[in-house]
Amino acid sequence: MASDASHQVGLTQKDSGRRADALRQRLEREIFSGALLPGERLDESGLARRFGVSRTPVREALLQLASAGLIEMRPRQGAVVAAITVQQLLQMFEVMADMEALCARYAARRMAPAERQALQRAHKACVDLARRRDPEQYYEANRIFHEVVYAGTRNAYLEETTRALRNRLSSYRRFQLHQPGRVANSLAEHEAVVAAILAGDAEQAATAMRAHVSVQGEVFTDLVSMLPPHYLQATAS
Amino acid sequence: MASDASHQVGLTQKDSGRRADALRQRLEREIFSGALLPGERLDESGLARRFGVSRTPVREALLQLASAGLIEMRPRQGAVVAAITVQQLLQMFEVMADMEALCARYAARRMAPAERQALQRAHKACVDLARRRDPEQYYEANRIFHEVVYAGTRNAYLEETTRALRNRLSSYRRFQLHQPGRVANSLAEHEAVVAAILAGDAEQAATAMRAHVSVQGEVFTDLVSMLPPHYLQATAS
DNA sequence: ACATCAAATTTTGTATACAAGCCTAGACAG
DNA sequence: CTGTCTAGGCTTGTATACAAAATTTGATGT
Repeated sequence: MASDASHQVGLTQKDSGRRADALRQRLEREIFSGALLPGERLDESGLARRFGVSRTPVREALLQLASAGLIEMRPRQGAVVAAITVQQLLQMFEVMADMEALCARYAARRMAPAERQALQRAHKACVDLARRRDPEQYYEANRIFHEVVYAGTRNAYLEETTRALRNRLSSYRRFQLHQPGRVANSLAEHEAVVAAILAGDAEQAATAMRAHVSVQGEVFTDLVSMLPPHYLQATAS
Repeated sequence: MASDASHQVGLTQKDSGRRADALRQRLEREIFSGALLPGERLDESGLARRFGVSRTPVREALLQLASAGLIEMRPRQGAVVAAITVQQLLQMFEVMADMEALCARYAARRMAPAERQALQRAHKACVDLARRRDPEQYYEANRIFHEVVYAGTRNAYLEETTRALRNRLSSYRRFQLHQPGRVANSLAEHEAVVAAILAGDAEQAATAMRAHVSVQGEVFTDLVSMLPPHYLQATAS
């Protein structure tokens, strides 16, 4: 049933002359969004049929996803969506917090006036959307808030690295925002970050941002209990 | 002349059932070591002939290298060893310093007694080798010193990420150690890092490590002037 | 009923064939 | 002599064919 022909149109992406790239983006999104669950098998022939291409571009897309850590390829045993150990996940959240803190520190020192205004607007958007109790929209506004901070670092490499990690953790973070009172706390934490950045207090900005992001790791025990089992199957070391 | 048959034996690596992996490792090393210079063209057919395989595994290896940022692949225009902008390089050095600082901070908090002893041994090895004025050996001892710190973080993700960045910058760092008096300063900085970690002073360890690594960025103007031109060709954005 | 092993099937990894875009060489006009 | 355009070759991107390993399936014996 997963291989009906209704999906064959899939690659309407701007054709960069490489179907493999479009495929990679498509699969990336399916993984980030949770449409493809960790542990799920990625059959080359199946994907080829589903997207109406040969196995070659499929393989190329899978290799790139493997390099990004989104999937795992065991030799001669095919690819599965990366299922992360609880320990690995904790470690990644830990690094995530420090990377975002780093971003905030740089942003506090380097943001131009226009960027500081954009930061305030992004924060205000979060506040407004929080009132509507629409998790999806708040999630997006929150993402943009962090993106504005990234842009303020004036360091493209840090920006990319942090964003990659954030994306990789996104499917796990989704489970976490629905906790009671989390949104209100999150807004207060944003507030602290904004204040520190606007004041140009780099250390305080870093501390506030680390605290904000760390929450996700700290409530991790709760998070684990809420995750569907596929998420946590150990993949052996 | 680059495609004589003398290289065809190349892939003596432990065959993981994937020639592409062996190829990737091989090309990685050639890039890190500087045997392949930034900007150099990577012709698929040429590499295939040189390693005695077909284009398929070559392409797979190139794709993985591209994902790691070591090479650039423009659609329909082939692959070249990534040539980094001065600006990008500065940004990467900046992040490198903060990542290593992060490692030191964690290590100061988490290293087991055995690891602390290993750190002292690694530092002593640096001191000893510095006396012999053998840059190659000192370079290796220095690498091991940093590896010991990585291991002390107890965070495999941070370890891998930092190591990846370090490797990516390695070919640029080589030019830098030969400065007069650099080794002596480097040793003094190591000393400060070791002292802070042994004392369990996380913040001081981070600060000392950042200072140690930052030097590479600070003397960057000098470095730039010493680099052969291929290193700095802008690759357009 | 269960375990064990072997053949068959499926799936991955590599090679080769084909299609399509890019670059260069050379003709030609100004 | 210089610039532009075109034809050809060359390289990349994709499809298909083949080889080899892994999983499944079924037979067989206990």
